[in-house]
Parts: sequence; structure tokens; C-alpha cells
Amino acid sequence: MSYDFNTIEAKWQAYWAEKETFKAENNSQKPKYYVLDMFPYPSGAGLHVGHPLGYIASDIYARYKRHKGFNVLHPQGYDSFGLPAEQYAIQTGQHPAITTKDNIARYRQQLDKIGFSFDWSREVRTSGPEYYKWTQWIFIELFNSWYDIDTNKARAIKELETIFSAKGNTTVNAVSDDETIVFTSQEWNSFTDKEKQAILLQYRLTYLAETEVNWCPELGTVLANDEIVNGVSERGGYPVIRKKMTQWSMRISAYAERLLQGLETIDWTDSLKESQRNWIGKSVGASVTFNVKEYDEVIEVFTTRPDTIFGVTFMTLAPEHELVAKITTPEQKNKVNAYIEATAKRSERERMADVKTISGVFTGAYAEHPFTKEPVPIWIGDYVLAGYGTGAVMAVPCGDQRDYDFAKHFDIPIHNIFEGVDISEEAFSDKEKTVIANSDFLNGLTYKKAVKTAIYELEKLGQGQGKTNYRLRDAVFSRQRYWGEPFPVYYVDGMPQMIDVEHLPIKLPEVEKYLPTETGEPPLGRADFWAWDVEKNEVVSNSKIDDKSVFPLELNTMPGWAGSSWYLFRYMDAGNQNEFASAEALGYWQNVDLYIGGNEHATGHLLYSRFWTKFLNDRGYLPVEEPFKKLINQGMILGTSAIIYRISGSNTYVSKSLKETYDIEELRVDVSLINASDELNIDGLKKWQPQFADADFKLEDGKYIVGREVEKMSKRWYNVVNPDGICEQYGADSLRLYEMFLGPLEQSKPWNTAGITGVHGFLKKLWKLYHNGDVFAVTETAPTKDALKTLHKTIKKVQEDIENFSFNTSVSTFMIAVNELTAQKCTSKEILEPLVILISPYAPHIAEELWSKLGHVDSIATSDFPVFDASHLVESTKAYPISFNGKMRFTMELSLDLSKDEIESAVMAYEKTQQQLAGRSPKKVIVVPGKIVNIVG
RNA sequence: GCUGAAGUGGUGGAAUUGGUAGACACGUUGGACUUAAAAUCCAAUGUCCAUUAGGACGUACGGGUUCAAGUCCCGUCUUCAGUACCA
Repeated sequence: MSYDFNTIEAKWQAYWAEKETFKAENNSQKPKYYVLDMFPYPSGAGLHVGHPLGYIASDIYARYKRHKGFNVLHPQGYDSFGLPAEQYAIQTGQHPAITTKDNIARYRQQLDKIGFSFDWSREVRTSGPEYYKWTQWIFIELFNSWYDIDTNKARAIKELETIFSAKGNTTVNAVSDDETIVFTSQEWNSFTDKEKQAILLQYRLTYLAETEVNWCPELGTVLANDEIVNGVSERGGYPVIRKKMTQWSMRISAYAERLLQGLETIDWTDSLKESQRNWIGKSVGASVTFNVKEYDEVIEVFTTRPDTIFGVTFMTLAPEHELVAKITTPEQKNKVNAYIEATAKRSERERMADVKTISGVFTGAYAEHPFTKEPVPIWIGDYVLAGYGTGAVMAVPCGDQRDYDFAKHFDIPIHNIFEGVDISEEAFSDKEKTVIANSDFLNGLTYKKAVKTAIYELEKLGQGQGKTNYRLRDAVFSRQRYWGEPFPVYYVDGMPQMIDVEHLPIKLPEVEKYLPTETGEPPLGRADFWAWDVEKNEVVSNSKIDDKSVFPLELNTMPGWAGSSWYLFRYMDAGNQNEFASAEALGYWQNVDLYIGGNEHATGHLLYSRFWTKFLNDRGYLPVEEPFKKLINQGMILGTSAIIYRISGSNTYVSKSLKETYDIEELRVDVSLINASDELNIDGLKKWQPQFADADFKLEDGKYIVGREVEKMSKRWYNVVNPDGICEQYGADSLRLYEMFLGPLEQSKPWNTAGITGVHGFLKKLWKLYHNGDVFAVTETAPTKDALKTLHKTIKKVQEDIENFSFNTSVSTFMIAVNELTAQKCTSKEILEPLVILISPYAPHIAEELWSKLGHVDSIATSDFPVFDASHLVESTKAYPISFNGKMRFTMELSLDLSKDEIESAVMAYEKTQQQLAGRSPKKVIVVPGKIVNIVG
């Protein structure tokens, strides 16, 4: 009986499903371990070979941890709200729920074939009402919270109302939109209900605000930055303008410092932490206010260099700055307006791309320098961004290159305030070497001292203070889409109201089309039943909105990251109808011990879910501050596209080496038409697409050789390889081993099936090791010394590899072990039984089969990992001379702990053969813990 | 520009704290078994010279530290990823 992987794999997959082998219990005497994959979006294209890479790695780790005696939670689900299903719905009219359901079924089928140890009883789907009920609940909790800076955590909004009615807002230190509003308790209590609501909205952690968006009138929707190419929409090529819209926002900025500090407590890669640090963008400096001459206005700026305050020779405002209209003089009005109009037409992306062109206009107004009281001209320029800091800068041309370039371009004076520095060619921005000059009380001071002194003096004037600024902006939470979570929100008199938890979920309404309405409202504006009856507490027909108890519901839906920000907690208690997860389940599982996924989520999903976790922790719903303790980014598996060369204007194609002699254009063809030596299957190509049916080919050596290009796997490049074919031809175990064998987990690499015969051959050899012809041939004979050595070498290496996530090298270790044992003709059960456990995380199906043949009734998944015993690994020694404190020493390396006698005999043996090194006999042998032995000669 | 990662045979990639570079696999070549093919097994395979027994050179490039450097330090080049007028 040969290795019949198809039968074996089907058998054990059915067994696992039936016995629920991988179901995790929420209480156990064992220690817990939570291994999570980033859940997939179920796209119509199905899984390709890149998807399972991370899943295989996490599956190996999960299975290993089970062998090591842990109670492992390893769930899977679907991030099933998203754009592709909606776009498909717009084109075909098919409801996204149906598309999504079909795609999920296909994903599940493909996943099952690979033999993952997921606990499917905990599956979640973000688009399921029983799931998004709790996404809506979290939204309401955010709405009902404010951020208290003094206790540094979120608190219930009710507590804030209590404070307001008792003491007004002067004693509250809270994060809010407008810190200048001040009221007493008497004033608060005399406000109307609507006024109170409007004020509270400025403190809530999710709030309505006017936000600038990329609006495409033709498509009637808001576009994300990456959906715009050269100022027009990627789809359709329609113009895009910047427009202000009222949208929900998340006050993530309140958590900026904690999101930054929290990075110190988690085990993520440095590059990922660095990305998040950059994104949060903390900078320490000062806020300075300049009075505007002849107007009763002040301009507030943020600067990291208050020490250069005497170098200010002008100010620049962003064209969008609100003061621009107020302070521009009549003479400059036309120029300024023309400039503002010109910049408004450019998208933010264009402005960023076009860094080199210097542009700006003088407003005609002057500010007053806080210390010298000299006039400072106020300019506008698009190098200042409205969205960062205060949208205004104090320009110090001698110390900042952008200010310098601007000043040179417009002939604005440049004052040198640095001692002994030449600024005739460029600005000087080296803080460390800074010594201030020409600056009154700052003269002679170095950077750090000058900053302190400048802030102190500004505070005395009441025109500035030390300030920390963050780049992180509040996150827009509204999408003008259909296929997303509806908000549990209705509007009374323009003010948002939350629906009570007991009436959730608010389910997505039916619409006949998935496009925005003709009047530019989101798709939910097409729903007939989309109004809230506060007496019946149910969704009713829009026609009843005239009734006094019926109000319109929110038309936007939530963004993709809403559902994915908390799903890890839902897995802990997926079926719970009464809570998002029970306190017991949350207390037991805590957070994710190991999270594996792609690094495209570095600043999106991974930041938002940290934010929500901290928030839920503040409000007492979670016992943890961070969602993911350890995170590994798997690399992308790239496709190898195949290229054929068509002679321009003809239907003739030339082989790769002939392409230079013709004027050609490149076409990509399906990679399944290419064999291992880059040869094209011409008959296959002719059948593939009608345009090739009567094509001519110019061959080399009787073959058509294609060009290859490594790029992202994508349908449009015809380079997608599905795992299904591999599973059929070589089996899931081969696929699993091969994906690991391809290279380091974290590295991107092109998919190439050529090497799969290597790992497949290994599995065949493994099978043969346990069989003599057709007979299972494991015996009770005592193992040889060599066999024991091979086994324990393998245990040690595999265990180290798994702990270090170097799965690729353990595949090699297995191959060496099997080759050695085959050569040794080992049939001993004492060796072969533990060996199969070592291999089982990688190739679980064949391991289960051999395990049951070894006489076990239970799944191998519950067996214990073999214990490493170093005593089987006595090996030869190496020695190197070292010089230490003028004395000659030898360092001797042994492969493991040896007894004193063994060391001494090894030293003697070594001495005999290496007399040139061991001219003197060792006087003392020092055993250093581990494996280095120092011999002092 | 900045940040991060990396550069090793024909290819994917190994190499503990510095300690015999190229494990393992693919590919290639030769051989065995077959009528033949497939499958399987065996051998060789960094480069160059000896063509035996051995020697020299080799981890992007140039220096340095060290008894010893793929690994550490300085400089240069290249590639990939992320990010960008952040005041």
C-alpha cells in the first residue's frame, strides 16, 4: 500500500469534524493559549496559494501548543462587509448578502481541504446581525463616553452631565472639540435640551463633525485617497472635488499618547512599531500666539523650535485657514482669492506630490512679534497644511529649509540667529550644534536651554506655552455605502439619538438599487422602511415620518474597520446573545497571544483595534489594554506572470529570445499554460481566448518560451495559483510543508511549484519508513544509539524552530531525520512514534494515519510533545586558541553538556591531534554553562 | 528625503553568543532498473588550477577590529517595503 494522500486526508478531515477535535473549552486546568489569524474578506476569486501561508504557520504553532499541554483557542471567521460585494451588487443587482454567503461557502471548502485545526463552532461573520448587534453596541458606548484627561481614561457621559450641572465645565479637564467654551453650572442648567446635546456632542468619543472629503459628484459618493488617480476617480475617470460633509468621527486622538506608550508593552516587530509611532507622530514643542496688527485677532502656531523665535521674518497660513478671509487687505483680495481657488482644485495628494514648486500670496496683513513687537508679514502658502497643528506656522527661514526656500523665492528677509553658521546657501537645522545669537535674552544659549527659556518668557507674556502635538487625526467613521453596519442612530430635530441596546440589532434595510440616490444621499436613502418609531421601538416606513413619534434613521454605514476592531473578543464567546462576550470568557482568554497576518494593516486595523480595546478596558468591559501580545507579519506570496510577445499590428507571437528583433508588445497569459521550463502550451493558448485561435508563432528550438515577471498575485495578470489543484495532485500535507519550505515566514517570495516534488518525495519516504512493502513494519526492537541521536537531534531542532517561527528549517530537519533513519534501517517504535508527533503540526493528515496504525485510538493532536534528552547527542569537539590577558587559552566547543570525565577525555583526544595549538598541556578545565569549555594552558 | 528590512552557488534558501560557509531542496550531468517512458534508487555539482594526494580564491564593494568575520565597526553601492512639505 503506497502513500494514498487523497484518501488519508479526506478520512482525517472527516474525523476531526465529527469528533470536534479542535473545539476549545472556556475553562480548563491547562494554561490557555490564543492563536489568531487575520480573518479573510471572502472575495469572489476564492483563496489563492498566498492566503494559507499565514494560516499554515499559525496552525503549526497552535498544534504545537496543544502538544505542549495548552488549552488552545484557534478560531476563524470572515470580515464579510466590504466594497467588492457591493460593487458586484451594483453591476448585477444581486444582493451582497447572497454573494457573501456563496463566497464564504467556497472559502470554507478550500480551508477545510488544507486541514486546519480551527474551532469552527466559534466562527464569526462581521456582516451577520447577531455579530454587528455588538458592533452597534460598542458605537453607542463610545457615544456615551468622554475622555477625562485627569484620570487618563474614558468615562460615562452621565458623569460629565452631573459635573456640568454641579460645577459647570471649568473644573473639567476633558478632550473636546472647542476648549474655549466656558459655562457655569447655572448656565448649564438654563440651557435647553438641544443646547446641552450640542455641547455634549463636543465631548463624546464618537461625534458628528464637518469633515473634508473627496467627493465625486458623478458617482455620487465619497472616495478614499487611493481611489483617486490624477485628480479624477479611478473608476470612470470623473472629476473629484474636496467637499465638507457632516460625518461621524472617532476621537482616537484622545488615545494618542496611550497608543504610543502601549507599544512598549507588546512583542511586535520594530518596523511595525515604528510605523505606528510615525503615524501617531508625536512632536514636542510650543504653542505661540501672534497678535494681528489692526485687527482684534490672534494667530496660533505650533512650533518645535521656540528657540528660534527671534528668527521669525514672516508667517504662513494654510489657504484654508479661517482667518485668511478676515485679515486680507482689499488690495490683496483678488490675488488671495485666486490662489485659494487654485489650491482648492488640487487634491491633497497632488499637493503632496508637487513639493518642489513654491507658491504663495501675501495677505497684506501684519502680525506683531511677541518680543520685538516688530511687524511680521502674513502670507498664505500651500506648503502649510490645514490639517496639521493649527494650520499656521511662524516662518524661520534661517532654521527651516521650507521657510528658507519660500523666503528666497519671494524675497523676504532672512535673519541669521545662529552663532558661527553660514546660511547663505541653505537653512541650518541641526539642533545639537545650535548656539543662539541676535536673540535678546536667548543669546549664547544652546538648543535645550533656549527652548526652556523661550517658553518661560512666552508664558510670562501670556502668548505661549509648551505643547505636545500629534499627527494622528480623528478617524472618519461614516461611509456612503450600503454593505456595512447601519448606525443605531435616529435624528430628532437634527440631533443624533441612540437606540436602546435591547432593540438592537438595527438590521440593514432592503433597497432596490445599491447606488446613491439622485439627490446625493447614501444608498440607504433608497430604503422605504428606514425610520424609527420611538413608541413602538421598531423600524417603520419612511412615510410615517410626519407622525410625531417617528424619526429618520442615519443613512451612512460604518467603515470596514468597525467589525474587525473587536472580533478577537467575540471568538471567546461567539454565541453569546446577551453580551458581546461574558466576563468569564474574557477573563479566561484575556487577549491574543499570537497574531499572524499581513503588514498592510500596520496603521489601520492594528491601530483601531488597539484603540477600541483601550476604550473598552477604560469602561470596564475588558480586562486587558492591548489586543495582540505578539504579532508576526507573514510575507506576501507573489505570482510569476507569463508574458508572450506579439509583433505590433499582427497576430504573430515570437518566442522570448527573438523579441529584440521585432517591434513587439507584451501580453500576459494564464500561468497554467506554461510548463516548468517556461514553455508555452500553444494548443492550450488557442483554446484559452478566441483572439489566439488562429495566431502564428515564431519558435526557438521548436518551442515557444515565455518571459516571466514576478508581481502581486492578481486575476488581471492571470498569475493566480489556487491551492485546490496542489491538494489534488500532491495532497494538503505537501502543500503545507512546501509553503513553509519556501523560505522565511516574514519574507515575500514568488510562488513556484517546481520544488514541490521535494517535499512530496519526503512524505513518500516518511511513509516508506513505517512500511515494508505493503505491511506496516514498526517493531518493538530496541533503538540503536544512532537512531536515538537522530531522534533527539530532531526534537531539539524542531522545538527551537517552532518557538522561533523558523518553520522553513524544520522541514529540512525532518528530511535529514528520515534519510538517516532510512539509512539506519530503523524500525523501532521507540523512535518512530515520537517522530510522528514531531511532524504532525506540519503534516497532520499523514501523522494521524501513522499514529492510528501505531495503535492509538485518540487523535495525535492530544498527544504529548516528545521530551528532549541531551544525553543521546555526544558529538565531536572543536577547539580554538584565544588570547586572554596575555595568556594563551583555548576555547573548546562541545555540542552539549558532558560529564567532567568526558570533557577531559575529549580535551586529551584533541590535544593529541592538534599539537601545534596545545603546546602546553591544560592545567585547568573550566566548564561554562552551556557548551563552551575554557582550557587555561 | 526619512524610517525599516535585506544583499550568500544556476535557483529557493541553511549557518547558535564571531568558531570547518553553501545544510536541505530544486535544477543540471552521469549511472542503475525498464522494450520505452514515468516512478524509484545511486553518484557528482561554489569558482579556478592540479586533473591523483592537493592547492588558491570565494558571502554586493572598499577599509577596520580579532587567533578567527557571512556574522561586529566605519564608508560606498544596490534592492525591497512603508512614509512623506508634520512646522
